Amino acid sequence: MRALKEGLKFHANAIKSGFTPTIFAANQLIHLYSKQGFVREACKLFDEMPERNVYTWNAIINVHIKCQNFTAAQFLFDSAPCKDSVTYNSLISGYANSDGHENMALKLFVQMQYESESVKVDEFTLTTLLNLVAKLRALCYGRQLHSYMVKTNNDSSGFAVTSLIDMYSKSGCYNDVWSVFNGSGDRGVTDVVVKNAILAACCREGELELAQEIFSTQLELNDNVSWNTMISGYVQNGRVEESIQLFRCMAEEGFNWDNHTFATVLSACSTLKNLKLGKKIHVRVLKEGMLASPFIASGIVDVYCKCGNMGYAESVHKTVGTRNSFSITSMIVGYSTSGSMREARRLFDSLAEKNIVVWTAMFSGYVKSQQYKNVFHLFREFQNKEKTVADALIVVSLLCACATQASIDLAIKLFEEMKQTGLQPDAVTFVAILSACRHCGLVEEGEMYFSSMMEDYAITPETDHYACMLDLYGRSNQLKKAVAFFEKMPIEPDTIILGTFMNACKMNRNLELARMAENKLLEIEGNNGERYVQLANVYASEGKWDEMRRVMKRMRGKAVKKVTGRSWVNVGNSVHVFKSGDRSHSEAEAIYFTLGCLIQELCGVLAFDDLI
DNA sequence: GTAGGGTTAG
Repeated sequence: MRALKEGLKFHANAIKSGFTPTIFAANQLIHLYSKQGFVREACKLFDEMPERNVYTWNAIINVHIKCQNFTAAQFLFDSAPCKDSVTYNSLISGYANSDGHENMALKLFVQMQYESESVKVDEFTLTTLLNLVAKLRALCYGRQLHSYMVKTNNDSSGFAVTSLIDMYSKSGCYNDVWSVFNGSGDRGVTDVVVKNAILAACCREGELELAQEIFSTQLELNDNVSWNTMISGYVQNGRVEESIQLFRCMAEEGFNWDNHTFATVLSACSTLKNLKLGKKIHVRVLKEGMLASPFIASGIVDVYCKCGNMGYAESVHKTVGTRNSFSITSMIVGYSTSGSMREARRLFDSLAEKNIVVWTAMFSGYVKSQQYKNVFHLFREFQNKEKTVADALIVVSLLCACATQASIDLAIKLFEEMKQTGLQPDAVTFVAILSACRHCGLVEEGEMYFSSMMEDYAITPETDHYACMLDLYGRSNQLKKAVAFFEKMPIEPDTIILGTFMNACKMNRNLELARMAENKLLEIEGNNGERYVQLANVYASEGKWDEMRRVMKRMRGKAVKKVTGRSWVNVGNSVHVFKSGDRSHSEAEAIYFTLGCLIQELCGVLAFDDLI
């Protein structure tokens, strides 16, 4: 601030006394203005300069990059009469670090290589590019850059090693991470940034114990980033309680918690629904004036949302987060989880760009509040606005709504609409559509889609498609068609197909064919206990007890282990899994008591025989 | 004498 005041005083004096500052002084002033965000003042000074040099151009280009005005930055870049490596590196880095301009960074990098002798690709260019390819997950370019760095002797500085480790780690090449690290001499024990990069790489790979070991050697080298990396590593790997222990340890060891620490620990509080610690951090963050950080603000909102405290969440969100897309996302998820769909919708509509998390939250929220019509409306909106295909979670919501509305033929109408919008269905789309057909017994439609898949879209049917068709025939009591289809199949039937075929036989009461399928199935998968149980059920359903005993005996003879059948039930946000006679659940006593009451109720309605 | 690069957070 003092420097700014002095700069302004100097500038004012210069104007008053009519003397023109030297190029050097004017360049300094531009930087000063830029640092303070005084864009207009910087531009005015630049415009008034009678003479400029390459530093002047670099300074003014950076002013615009800093405020993300790439139109102005690019215009000045193109008009600059002199450029050096810094001119290029600045704009390349600006583009590389802003979402949506990454291609421009690559284009400039290519252009840079055709420039004059004064503009050379240097270590700054290369490390920036490594960051970019890590971001774009473009590993092949990363490898090319690495080999260029080796050839030009640009691969050994701390910066180079860090960027290479980071690029390989983010690209999932853990072995390459280690070959770079091992080839870097003793940098890992002398350069804390290299050490932090390798710690982050281990955490990404799930090698927490190794990270801890590296962290603990050369303790004196560790800095705040090392601690933050480890705390975050524990959170990323689901060891959230330990991350909080480490967070406490960090302060005990004399390190200051910073905004990164708080952001990470807030996410740990969200996971653990630890409202007490979340509130403590909220107070601390308020005291330290950190609430302006979008990461911290959204982190606090998220804790209150996850803990179901929507009132607090709303008040923090209104104060600091209304333009923060992460905060809005947390609020939408929070409202939709608690079934407040009107509030969720209000925030959803306020988002200009909607990510997959908010779409999914809205879908599941509508399902949870049993607003099925809204599920379908939302899906139409999704199709109109988004170019991507619905992901699995959205499809589950849709199927749920369809099943409840008993209108599965609708999941087909949507498919027709999808085709009209020009989206290309793939093999998975056809599994979904054939599944829809089999659930509502649409044989002709199923056959039509099956042949259309091969003829119009050149998709070769796979196991799932064949199984869908067999099941479709089976459920529609068209066993003859199932048999003909089964015999014509160009692939060797596997256990899924044989199992489906066998079920079709069961549904159509043809035990002879079921036994044929049985023999084939057990030939392939004689050690799978589930298959024997499936077979036994086929015979039991027909009252063929001898046959059933025969199959069970066959299984025992093989000494295979029967997999216990399990049921699961979704209550609130958790799934509870039970097996027969299971008493391991923490609420087992209450559950069995309730079950006893239900059975008593039922006994009044049903004959005792029906219950055994 | 000015500028530009790396690690950690939602």
